[in-house]
Amino acid sequence: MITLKELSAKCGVSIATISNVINGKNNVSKKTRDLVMKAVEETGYEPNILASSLRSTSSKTIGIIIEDVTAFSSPAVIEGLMHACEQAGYRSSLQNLRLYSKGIFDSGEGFKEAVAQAVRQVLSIKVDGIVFLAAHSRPVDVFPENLRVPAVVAYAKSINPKVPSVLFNDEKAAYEMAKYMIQKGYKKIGMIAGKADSVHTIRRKNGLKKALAEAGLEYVESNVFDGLWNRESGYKLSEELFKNDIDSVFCGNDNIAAGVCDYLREKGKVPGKDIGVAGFDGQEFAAYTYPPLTTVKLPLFQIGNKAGELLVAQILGESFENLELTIDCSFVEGKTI
Amino acid sequence: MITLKELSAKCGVSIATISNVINGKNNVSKKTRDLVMKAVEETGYEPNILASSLRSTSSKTIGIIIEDVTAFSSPAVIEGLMHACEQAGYRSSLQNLRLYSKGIFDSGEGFKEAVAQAVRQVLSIKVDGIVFLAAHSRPVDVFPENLRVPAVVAYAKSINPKVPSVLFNDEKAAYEMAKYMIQKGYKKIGMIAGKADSVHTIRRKNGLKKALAEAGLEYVESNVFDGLWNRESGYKLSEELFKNDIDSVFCGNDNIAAGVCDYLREKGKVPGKDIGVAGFDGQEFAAYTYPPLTTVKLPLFQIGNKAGELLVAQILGESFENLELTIDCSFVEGKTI
DNA sequence: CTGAAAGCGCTTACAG
DNA sequence: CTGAAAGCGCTTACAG
Repeated sequence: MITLKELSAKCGVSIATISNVINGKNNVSKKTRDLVMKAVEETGYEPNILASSLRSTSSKTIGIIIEDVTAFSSPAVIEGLMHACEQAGYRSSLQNLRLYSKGIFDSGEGFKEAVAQAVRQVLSIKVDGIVFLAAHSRPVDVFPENLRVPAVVAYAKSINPKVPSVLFNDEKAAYEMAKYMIQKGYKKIGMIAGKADSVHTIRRKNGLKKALAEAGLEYVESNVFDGLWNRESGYKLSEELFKNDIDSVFCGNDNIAAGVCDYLREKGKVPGKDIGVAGFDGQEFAAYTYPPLTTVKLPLFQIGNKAGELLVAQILGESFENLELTIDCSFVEGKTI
Repeated sequence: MITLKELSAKCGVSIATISNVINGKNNVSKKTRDLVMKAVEETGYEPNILASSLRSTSSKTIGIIIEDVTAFSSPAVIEGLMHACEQAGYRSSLQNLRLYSKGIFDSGEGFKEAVAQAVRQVLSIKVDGIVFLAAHSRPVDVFPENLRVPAVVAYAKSINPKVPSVLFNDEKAAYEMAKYMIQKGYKKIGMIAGKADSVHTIRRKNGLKKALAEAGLEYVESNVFDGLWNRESGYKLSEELFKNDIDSVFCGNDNIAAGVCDYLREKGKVPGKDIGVAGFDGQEFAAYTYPPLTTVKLPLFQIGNKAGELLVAQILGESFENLELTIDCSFVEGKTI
């Protein structure tokens, strides 16, 4: 690996000047600049990022702390994040907490410790900013009060008011889905939600309520079930829900919707013909169920991209207070509504 | 951020000694060690990785170059990779090529350039080794001849004999799936494969051939179709394939299998009852099709894990020549066979 | 416009 | 067992 010193010897120019050329300073004569650039080309010189970061104030690197790469939402958000970083000339360094496999999900001591360590480690490579990518939405408190670089929380809500959050617009998407169901003629809409205390659940219920109210329909508490976010929960709660008089189910996510479809088929009913089923998330598998789910697709790439942009804006000097950006979901027309 | 110098002042011990304590050298008296450790605890001192990597020969970091995080296989492999790294005390730095979104997939100039740049960048942070994670299997030539750190290729075959590869055992999995089909009573097995020139296709065909031969059944060329790796291809080629007299389809992957199921249902046939359908890959959605696919699950986590172990072994001094490790897939019992 | 020198925060012989 | 000193490859005032 060639160094500035060697380049200096080759060109007969001081290393300070070479450094100036490489960093695009305009205090170098064109002649010298050309000479140096040619040598850089020829040798394939790559600056030692370690050394330059150690010395200068900026490493042109942003740290990305991910709760878990294997969460369905992570890859696309990372993609968006990296896209934004690249645009702005920042490289990125990923730190994967692997919270699922370590069983220290959510909060609690193990969580706090793991996050704090990741933050310290990321800081120790002098990143210019940090984005925390959550594996599921909730209020999170992941950065120390005295963090000395800008930060953003993606896919969850930051408790710290100085740290902006980027989320998707849960309530609006739910509202629009419910409106669509009503438009399609469904009048007795039940709901199988995820965990009762989740912000997702609360917001999606609100969306449903709003749409029902607007249509002059009643939101019937006894037709709304809280549960878990998985397929089994969708199946099991169907047994309860379908004791009631309903014509469709608004599901907390696609997994639950898949469970509801399982149940319906078992009873000889066709989702989308006999009973309407709406999913949420727009996961890949939603296109593979039979019939394919009508659902709502999370703007994952955009969340990452926006989070990256917000971080870069802060690095460049802007600051935000209590900023919670929400991005709209998109509608996925399947055959279950 | 506290430094060795400050720690030194606080303890009244030289920074050299403090460095020795922190790095676990045994040339320090217990008394001094305890004193320093206490101060480290109290201050929450974290070594500056940049500085220590710059100075020492090892950064205790391995570089992971990923073709695309959004490939279905990437997250789980990364997980395994990071697990192995962590076990061995290495941190990892990810570099996402984002080849899909850049449209420079596979090989060609754009590809070579992007890879070469990623390798240089990763080297410029002085990683102790590099693993290249492919988004699909094929022979790849991604490292320069004179690479000065160990490397491994995961999920593809390295052309460079010094660089080991970790793959899954395509042929064996195909053989076992075919054997299972035969055992279940299918005698006229057709195949809808992916791209004809893919190593996956070739190996999976070989597995099928072997199982058929063992059972005294004929491998009928005209019942085998090459195509693309997607659902549409599975659907379209079904129209051709089912003109022939067959009782089951061995599919090149789960997407193709889903397409075959689409076709069958459209014709009023039930996959797994009227016609057998076997998938390959064990993607998440395979459990959500109706009926769920009988398929073969790729050992993604293990591929990553093994690749990480092989890299660490090399960093520790071992070396390999022409090593191509293949890991067995696992069987997923669905309802389509 | 150019270069000599200090210094980022560490590690590593080396002398004592 | 301990510490003074050199140096990893850069950047940044500063003097000329």
